[in-house]
Amino acid sequence: MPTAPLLTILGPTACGKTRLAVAVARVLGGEIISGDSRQVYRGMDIGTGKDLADYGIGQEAVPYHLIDIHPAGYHYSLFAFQQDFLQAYQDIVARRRHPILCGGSGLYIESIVRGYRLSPVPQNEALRRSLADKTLEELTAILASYQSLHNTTDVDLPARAIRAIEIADYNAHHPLPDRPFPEIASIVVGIDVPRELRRARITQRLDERLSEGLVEEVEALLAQGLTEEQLTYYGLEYKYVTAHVCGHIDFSTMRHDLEIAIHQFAKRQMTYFRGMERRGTTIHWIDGTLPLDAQRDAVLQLLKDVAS
RNA sequence: GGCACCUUGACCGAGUGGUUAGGUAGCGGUCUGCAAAACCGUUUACAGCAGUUCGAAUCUGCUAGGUGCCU
Repeated sequence: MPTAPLLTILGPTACGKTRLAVAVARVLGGEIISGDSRQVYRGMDIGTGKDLADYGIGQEAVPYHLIDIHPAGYHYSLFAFQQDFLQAYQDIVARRRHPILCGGSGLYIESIVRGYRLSPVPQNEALRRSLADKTLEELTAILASYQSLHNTTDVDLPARAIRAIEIADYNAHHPLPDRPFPEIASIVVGIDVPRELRRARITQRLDERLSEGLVEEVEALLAQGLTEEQLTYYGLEYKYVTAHVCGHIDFSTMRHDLEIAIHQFAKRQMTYFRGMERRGTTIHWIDGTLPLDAQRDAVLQLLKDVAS
């Protein structure tokens, strides 16, 4: 399988990733693969910031992948993303187009850039039942008996620990996948926006989304039959707007608390990207305050420099 | 004008002589399976000035600002 150079564009929410990716794609003849854990769901448009209009319309449109591929209410996952990404990537490469991975879900993007090896681990109901009554402490001990604990986020919650044990148990009885995730050489570009500007943009965009019908979008999803729990699970916009629509908080509280939550989310995204750099990924930061054309040209120049 | 009460860090809020809250926000971090998740760490105080005291955010006086009542 040929490995074409992959351009990855990442950045915190509201930094202009999509617009830059589209601008670069127009020059390169590229197609965009979304690296966003929430834009996969249909009907969740305003809250996830799909901005589909940014891709253009008609024959001028830049093709995109992994957006609107599952119904709202579905639980997407890292493993599924890797599989879906690979399929889209190979398809794009086979058609001699240029793949561009663009998104803000750090874990998802890192799983591609660093080639995480994951196996398809099905749910083990018998195992889950046997673990259901264990304390978090007991679960941690059980997990430790399978493998050295490679991180702490596995044992934050019983549900997460049980899933980690499920995976460890599966891996103990099955060989690693005979076809490991291919190493895909990628040039990673990050969009850097100064903190205060980032916050201002987030606030402005939240108000735009509210006036564009964010509340109505959530009401429509509830009317479709999605439950409050399902929507709350999706976090941020869906969590807070659902709380408002269901009468738990008033509008101004929702707007205020959601604004803070998005600011915190953007900060966590930046922390994750810095962590990626520490783990060995080179991120070429582009000044997000530059005009779009200048950002695009900076990316194109970078690609040239790397190629030579 | 008189009397009373109040003034704690970005915000909320406990503390009435010696140790010293806590929460929120902010900031930093963890990270190969729900990641828009979950979790961890953490800075800035006692309105100002003078005094009492071995020692004051805590007691006294004055000043500034605020709130209420009286006239």
